[in-house]
Amino acid sequence: MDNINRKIIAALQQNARISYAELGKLVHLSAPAVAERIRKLESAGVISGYSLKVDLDQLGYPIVALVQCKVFRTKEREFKAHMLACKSVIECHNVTGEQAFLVKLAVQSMKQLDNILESFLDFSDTNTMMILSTPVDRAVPQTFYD
Amino acid sequence: MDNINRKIIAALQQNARISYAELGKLVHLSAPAVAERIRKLESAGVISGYSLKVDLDQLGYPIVALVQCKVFRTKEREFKAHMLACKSVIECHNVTGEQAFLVKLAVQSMKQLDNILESFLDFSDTNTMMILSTPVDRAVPQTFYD
DNA sequence: GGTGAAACGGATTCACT
DNA sequence: AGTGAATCCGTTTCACC
Repeated sequence: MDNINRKIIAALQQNARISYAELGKLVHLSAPAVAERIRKLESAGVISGYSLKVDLDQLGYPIVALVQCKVFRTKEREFKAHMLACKSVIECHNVTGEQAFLVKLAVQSMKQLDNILESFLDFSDTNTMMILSTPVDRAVPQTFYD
Repeated sequence: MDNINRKIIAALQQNARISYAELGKLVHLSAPAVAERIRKLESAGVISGYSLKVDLDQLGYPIVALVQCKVFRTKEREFKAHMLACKSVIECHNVTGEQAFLVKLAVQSMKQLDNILESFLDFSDTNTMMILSTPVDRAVPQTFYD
């Protein structure tokens, strides 16, 4: 992981569809050299994929909520399965604290949110926060670019 | 936003570097038609960019923490500025609740985390949770693919 | 809003270093 | 590990529907 790879990753993070030729200009390397470095980063799992930044609001999901779930001692396995099955769940993190998970939900309406939270009650106590705005959203810490 | 656009977005979300030719095969449209649809989605802001999925662990950031911050009434503006300036902050959400923010940090060591949390104390009370694992991480709700 | 053909430019392969 | 040249393939443009 030298500085060239870091620059490549930083550039791809800003625009994952940039061409190898452009990347080559940025790091003063030929297009095949850049392609080879990226291939290696991919097979090492450092780069795990290429994704889209979308506007959930415009896609019809105006409501994003964060739900703290205190999962019942005996229900952790079932809870995880429910998270994977629940289509509105966009993130689920197992965090320190008593049987705690933090779940990010994107929904079309409050009614839908209500139904989903009700379904969570079979496995956990919940505490819901609505996301009002997101002042910072980066894939990678900025220290990385140094 | 018809079903074809939804399929295009779903495919790009899985692999943002897929070619227009490949996308065309998926949705039974020609490459120029796909390119035109994507151009419109971009200029409408539905697609806001193309990003990378990276392994923070392999990049030297083995620790990811979620910090609940109860920001002091008079310090909200300063707090937001600090979030933007703090290079380890990868997400910061303003959430409902009393002056509450939820901040995701990626750091190289506990010492670094300690320093950062200390810097937060000028603006807020903090409550830190360490992320142990992330069973679900999607960019878009799955309901979208129907 | 879509198609197909042509022109263009980037990706990939390869021989060489 | 990287380069430069050739080939290959995808993108882009455009006339047409």
